[in-house]
Amino acid sequence: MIRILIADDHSVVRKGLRQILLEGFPTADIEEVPDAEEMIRKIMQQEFNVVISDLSMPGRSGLEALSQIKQINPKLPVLILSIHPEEQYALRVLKAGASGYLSKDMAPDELVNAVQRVMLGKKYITASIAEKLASVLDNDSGRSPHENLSDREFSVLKMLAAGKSVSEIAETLFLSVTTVSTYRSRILTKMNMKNNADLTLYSIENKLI
Amino acid sequence: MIRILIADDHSVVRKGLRQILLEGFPTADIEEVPDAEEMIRKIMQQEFNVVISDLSMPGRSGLEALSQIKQINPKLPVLILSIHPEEQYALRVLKAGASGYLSKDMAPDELVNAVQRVMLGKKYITASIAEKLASVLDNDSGRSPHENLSDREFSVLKMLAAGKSVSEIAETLFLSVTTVSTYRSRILTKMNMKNNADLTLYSIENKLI
DNA sequence: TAGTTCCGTAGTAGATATACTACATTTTTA
DNA sequence: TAAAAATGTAGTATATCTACTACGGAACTA
Repeated sequence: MIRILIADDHSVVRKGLRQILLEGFPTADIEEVPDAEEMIRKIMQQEFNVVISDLSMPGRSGLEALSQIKQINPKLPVLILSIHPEEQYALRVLKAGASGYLSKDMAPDELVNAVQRVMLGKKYITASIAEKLASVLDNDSGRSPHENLSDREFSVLKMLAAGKSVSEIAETLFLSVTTVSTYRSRILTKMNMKNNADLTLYSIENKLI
Repeated sequence: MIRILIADDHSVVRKGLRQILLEGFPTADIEEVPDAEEMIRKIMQQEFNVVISDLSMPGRSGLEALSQIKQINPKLPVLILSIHPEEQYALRVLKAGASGYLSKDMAPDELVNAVQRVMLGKKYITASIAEKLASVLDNDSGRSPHENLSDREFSVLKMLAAGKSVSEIAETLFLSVTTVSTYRSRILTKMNMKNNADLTLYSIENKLI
């Protein structure tokens, strides 16, 4: 019997995913959790065939949670869902060990398809991501500034751009204020910018927020 | 019989909403559309008791679509859904004629509740939004937020939005840092915003910079 | 494999920003 | 026109942020 774990902080989304999955896998046993903590706990308690997780959840980010899952059970396939247009995150997510990346506006069939594929141990990659992958492989140059950021830096970038203060971010991520401040200054250096407003503008233009 | 129209570009979300609504209204006739165009078309074709619409859809924004709906059928209650927890949008949305504003991470019951309320012709407003509303109502409503600013405040707004720091502005205008800081806090209060990123976003949207 | 750069993390001291409060002038409103 | 609200301005005390420095481990690189 197929066991699927859904992690998403929006109950509407969980319901929707469950519905779609049940149509594709009528006998599946589907469990839901609202955040990364719970997701990790569940995974340690039970065996699943596949995990479908949102990228942006309260507390730990989906990315962090992902690498934690990979530590606990490297074989467990994880499909990452996101509201963001694929290109921005896909590479990062795949590099972190996800088996696939889907945007929330995919067709229902596509999800069922992806789940089937990743349960076979394969990766599920859409055409557009494949393209991006290829282009990254042969030229490192044409990359946008934010792609040079580390995962930590990237998540801090988004929060700063969204108007979170350094100390709010520190609290969210359970880090020292100075650590976050260090990330900030590395981000500014790497992206060659001067202040948070620049980050906000950049993030809007590049659809990161 | 209750007829409900769901508009959201994410099929997952549509499915989830449908599921939740069916649990609350087992006999309801529920239709789905993926964008604003379709939503308008449907509404012109058929009678609905309530519309549940996402705020950010491709093409026309939910806000524009909302006022169009209000032209076609002013009595039709519209519930706006959004991923933004910020009440920033809520006011704008209610002012544009929506009957309620819900974040996508609400509890399922809350949605059913909201639908019931708005079908009775009432508004559905959460406590936190009600608070914002109250504070805004005695303010000059109708005008866009920045029009309530004094000249000094307005020029400070633009500089803040452009990423100038409080002390840079003080230097430019030959004022004390605290003076500028006071302007800033008055701006934030008047515009009902929380931080400089909000100001930047607002200024871009309203073409102030 | 040794060396170098990157990443995640944080402390200390100094720089900046903010919340409150205040007050004299306009400006608005009843 | 008297009373109330808004405006321009700033100080004090506190909160927050940043620059610089540091260090162990990871990831490249020669």
